[in-house]
Amino acid sequence: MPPTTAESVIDLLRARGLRMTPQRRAIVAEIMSVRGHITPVTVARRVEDRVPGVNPSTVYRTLDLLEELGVLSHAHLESGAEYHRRAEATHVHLTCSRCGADDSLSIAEAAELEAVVSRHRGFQPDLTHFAISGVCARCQRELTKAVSPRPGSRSAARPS
Amino acid sequence: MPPTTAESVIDLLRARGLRMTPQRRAIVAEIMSVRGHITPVTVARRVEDRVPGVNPSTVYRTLDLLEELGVLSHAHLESGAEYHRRAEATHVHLTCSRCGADDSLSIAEAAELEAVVSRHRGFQPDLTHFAISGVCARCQRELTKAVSPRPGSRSAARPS
DNA sequence: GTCGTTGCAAAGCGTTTGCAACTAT
DNA sequence: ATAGTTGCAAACGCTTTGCAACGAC
Repeated sequence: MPPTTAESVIDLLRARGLRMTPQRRAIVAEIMSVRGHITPVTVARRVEDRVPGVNPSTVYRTLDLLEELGVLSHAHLESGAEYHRRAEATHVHLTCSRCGADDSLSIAEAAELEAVVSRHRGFQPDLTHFAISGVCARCQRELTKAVSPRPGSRSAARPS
Repeated sequence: MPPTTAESVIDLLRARGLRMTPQRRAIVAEIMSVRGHITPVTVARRVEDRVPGVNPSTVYRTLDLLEELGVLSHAHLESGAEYHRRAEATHVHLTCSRCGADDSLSIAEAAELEAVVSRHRGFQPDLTHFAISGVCARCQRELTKAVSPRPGSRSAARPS
């Protein structure tokens, strides 16, 4: 059961004999207050606001540590690697390649997908690790509107 | 209907008024002969064997061009971005996060997944764009076998 | 001769690393 | 005092870019 609050993470770190520096406190506080996902660079920027002078390498090392301890996980979205609390790892990300909108599947929907995939030679998927790219309903409407269905016309969308 | 052979790609480029240099020929030949996916770096290395002196930047520019023309697509796998012929874009990649094995879903399985996802607010997924991470059947067996992971022993797999 | 294309070298970007100094315990 | 942590600066790997030279047409 992964910890869900900054306090419980600090307790966990202490229980492991690890040390609580101001930098680490700030990073833990920041990451545990995030809803959804965040990039290391953004964490670094925000932590810098709390405790000026925190080095990016410290942020990377702390994120790695927290991932090893099971507090965090990372996923690959269009924008690159992003971290999230593992307790919140039920998100299957849907990313619109046209407008960038970020939605997510419900747990039930995710379970349904998982069932389908695991039927394939017993592969046990972690659908939270990669996003699912695609085109959201709104963009589909706009695409069919803009592009008169002339045969031979090409999509104007810019995939990542 | 995306071109499927090096020759048809060359025809397409010519039809667009673009020029066929030896470098471009080599890159097209290489990428169109690839089954499945390949990284830009690998393309560059292999093309270098065919035509010594081809600059990596030329490879990147050509891959971009071919993607714009609809010949190629890229996907995000554990190892980063990889290119494949768009005509072959029916692969949904399954990547084992433990042993690195790379499998793929059949078209039927992919269609089933697509149906589930598109039920979510009409989101039209491109399941080929990101891999699906998880643990393959074999690794699952090995994991349950080695129920007593000795403290200090590290997993050999390097999850991204 | 045009203008698309290339090589080069440099810069960009996010991330990692070695190491000496620092500090929580 | 000890060992975990940090900042720094450098290196890293992949990718992008500006620009002058080149060459396909």
